[in-house]
Amino acid sequence: MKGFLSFLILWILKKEKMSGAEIAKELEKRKGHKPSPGTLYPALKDLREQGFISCDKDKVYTLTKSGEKELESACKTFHEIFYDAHEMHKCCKK
Amino acid sequence: MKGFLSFLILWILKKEKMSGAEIAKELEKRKGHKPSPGTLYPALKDLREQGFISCDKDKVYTLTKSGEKELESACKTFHEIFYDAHEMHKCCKK
DNA sequence: CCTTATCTATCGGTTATCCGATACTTGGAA
DNA sequence: TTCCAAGTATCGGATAACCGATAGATAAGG
Repeated sequence: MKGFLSFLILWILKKEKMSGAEIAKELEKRKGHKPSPGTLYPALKDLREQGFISCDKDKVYTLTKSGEKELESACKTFHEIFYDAHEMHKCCKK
Repeated sequence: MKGFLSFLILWILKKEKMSGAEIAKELEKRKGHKPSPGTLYPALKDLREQGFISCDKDKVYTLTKSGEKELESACKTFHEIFYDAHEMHKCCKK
């Protein structure tokens, strides 16, 4: 997996399968701006080539079994690094 | 601020001021491997030049007032992107 | 049909990120 | 004082991550 963008895409697709445009909107909600097509589609292509997501004829992307495993692993790593993320929340609230 | 490395450094220094070597150890705990000196020290230099951290004569790095503000802002951004990080934890546990 | 708008996708180039190799500095032991 | 180890720091280069511009595909409306 490439970086946080790929991680986020897997995470979003775990919740619901969706099209590229819908993924872009979801990313906009989180990051505040839409990723450029030149960012999003290469990332989707990579994930597809690695077998983590699949794409049906209607261009709707779905998390595969392999993708779920990858996501679980990535979540674990994420949590090891940011195990105290809940404290960060407090930090930014005051 | 550059990326997640700088973010992590500020976060670590918020909890406790420490030397470069100690920061490296703390990063190792989280990420599983020590950052190379060529990664850590340029990041520290950047943060220093931006006024987010200061370095006393004993080479101990401390978060500045400005750094605290920056960290708060970064925590906010982080939480907007990963607002559902607690669900990730569940995901990686099963 | 033909046009238009939206979505999908690719390409080249730019910048960010990071590492290994190297060198300087410092403090303590011999 | 001399030597050595550990910490600090810099440099050049490799790779990852990302964007803007561009173009093809598809579907709806005139």
